Amino acid sequence: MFSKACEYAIKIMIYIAANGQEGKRTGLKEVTEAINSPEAFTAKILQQLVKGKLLESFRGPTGGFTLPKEKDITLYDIVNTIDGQHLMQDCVLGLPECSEVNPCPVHEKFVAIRTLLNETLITTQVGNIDLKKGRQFLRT
Amino acid sequence: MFSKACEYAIKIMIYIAANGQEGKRTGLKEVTEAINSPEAFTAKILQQLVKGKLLESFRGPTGGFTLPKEKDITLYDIVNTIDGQHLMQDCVLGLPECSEVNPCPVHEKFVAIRTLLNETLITTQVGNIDLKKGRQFLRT
DNA sequence: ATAAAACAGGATATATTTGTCCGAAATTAT
DNA sequence: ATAATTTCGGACAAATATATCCTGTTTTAT
Repeated sequence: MFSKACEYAIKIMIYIAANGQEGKRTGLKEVTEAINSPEAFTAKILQQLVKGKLLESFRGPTGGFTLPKEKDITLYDIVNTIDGQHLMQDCVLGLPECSEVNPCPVHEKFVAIRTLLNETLITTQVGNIDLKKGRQFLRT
Repeated sequence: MFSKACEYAIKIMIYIAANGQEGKRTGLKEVTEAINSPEAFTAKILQQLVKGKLLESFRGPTGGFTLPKEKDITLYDIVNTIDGQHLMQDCVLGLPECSEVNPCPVHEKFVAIRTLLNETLITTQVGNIDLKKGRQFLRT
């Protein structure tokens, strides 16, 4: 459904959001450990998230990443930043001319799924995801 | 959402189903033209569909592909044959241990989407997709 | 029989995604 | 100032997905 990079990105954002409730910075090493991801690749994704304004970064000792203050970041923002809007917008058969007024043969079948998917992504804020509840986890 | 190969596969199946209503065979060249796909790559996908029993093939002049008689093939069958069950079953964050009783932090958010997606794939039969209706198309 | 038409399948090539390496730049603590 | 720590960013490497090439096998029509 999502690319591997996007899966990592979602985990990264959830962890940093949960970890940095009081403005605490989270470093690359710590995230990598928390979500069990390849370090160098994770660094690249963090860069993309910073460039996309979904994270703020600080260099040097005591550096790390935090969520921007006063900004509600959703799963939609993350997917959009890493994978683009293909999943949300493109025809499931890859037909560029497919649209509501000019539908491909399966267009109608996927309208409801698309709607629900977009709703879910837009209404799910990373800041509201509680890692402490139940036995939830971000690594195997 | 689906791989490129799977997008082709769905188009292939829809076209052959619509084209071969009275047991008419459809050749590689014809499908390729109908869905605007690379011929050699399309041939590979056709082989996978035959191996997966979603198509029957006949060699030699007058050869080609047909749907198996008396068999209702769904989008689920096609996606399962080409892309496997990852989209239908795997955790959206790629966590192998995620399940209903041991959910990842976003598990609940995607339950409804998964359910609707599976329902849609299972209930959509390629034989019931009418290409003649409206202005539906399989190529740009 | 022979030629032509069509699918089968292995080997290869290209593109994209995923992942690694390493030095540079910035920041903090001493 | 210097050293240590951490992010930044370019180049490179590996894995996978996409696409191509070429030869073989089967079948039909003549």
